Amino acid sequence: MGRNGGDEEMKSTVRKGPWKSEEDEVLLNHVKKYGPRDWSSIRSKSLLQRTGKSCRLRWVNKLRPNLKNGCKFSVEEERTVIELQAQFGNKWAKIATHLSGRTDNDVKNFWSSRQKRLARILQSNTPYSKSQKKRKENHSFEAANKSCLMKGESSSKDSGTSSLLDNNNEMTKMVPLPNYADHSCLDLGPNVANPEPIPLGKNSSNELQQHKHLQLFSLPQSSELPLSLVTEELIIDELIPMGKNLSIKQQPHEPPLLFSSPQSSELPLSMVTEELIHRLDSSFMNIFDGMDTCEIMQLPGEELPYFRGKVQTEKPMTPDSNFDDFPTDMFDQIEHLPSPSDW
DNA sequence: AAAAAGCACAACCGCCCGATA
DNA sequence: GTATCGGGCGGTTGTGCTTTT
Repeated sequence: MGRNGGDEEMKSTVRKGPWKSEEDEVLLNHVKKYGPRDWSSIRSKSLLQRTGKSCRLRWVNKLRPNLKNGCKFSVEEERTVIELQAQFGNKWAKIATHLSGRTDNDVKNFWSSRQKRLARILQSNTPYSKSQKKRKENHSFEAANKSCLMKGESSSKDSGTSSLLDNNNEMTKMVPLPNYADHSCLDLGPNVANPEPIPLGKNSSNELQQHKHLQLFSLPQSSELPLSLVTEELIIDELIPMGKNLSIKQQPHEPPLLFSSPQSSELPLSMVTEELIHRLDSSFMNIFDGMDTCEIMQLPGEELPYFRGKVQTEKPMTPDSNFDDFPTDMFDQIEHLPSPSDW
């Protein structure tokens, strides 16, 4: 059967490893003459010491016309891959047909290297390397401010108008969307030409601090909860720096969360954010476990939209009670900020 | 400056599947 | 029905470059 693939070609010496330009030339000549077929005949005619399969791969991945060799994936291509992967799964060839000049191997390598990177970050105690930290300085600063609020340390600038509980004794979870206008947070690399202009939100502001509420997040084990890349990026960018250690449970009732339409005129969401919202998969939505409703809202003085969910609380909440179940060392990875008295 | 780590990429392998002779 | 082939896929390895330590 074809299962033994190129094994039948192991009878005599077979050359492996990197292709020489002479070999490429021979292969190209063969394709010019006979078209991209009859790969095994290349070897049977003693033109090359390569297996038919190897010839086909070389042609498909490197020699085919109009390939984008040595060119990093653009923002658009990344989006397409993420979107199509969510749609089709690991059908790399199918996905590659939607990306002109890209091969299934390109897509697969792109995907797997991103997965590895994400896995490394997720498994690491220190979420970012120094360079990554540098790239995310603004995020870290914002996260540190959040952590301050998480600990119940009210800022001196905090007028007290923001509370963990609203009038109905409901806890508010607010999940800030990453500032995708900062392309570095998507790690798109230096080769991104013509990034889309996206309205920028302020990374941090006094007003923002006033309205940052307690955040409770969980970081699922990637093995037990497959997340889309977009979701993982979201978690990595926004959740890890805050320090957390919860578990995620499936919402028992259907459909757990409803996002308000971002078309609403009072919500000037960026294009990327809108796309993001559409792509958020159910596993990410589970982060909002326990929320009865969820909506996208905009904070005063903040252009970035927030997810906002209402949580029914069974017992009276105090700021500290939100942390009772957290391990004591969960904030270790967060840089300490000067206490308000030092300001 | 050198070693280590991170990363992207090319190429291969084994297995599977469908088409075809 | 069977063998062969082309194609697809997941996994892996090797290599070279870049960045970090």
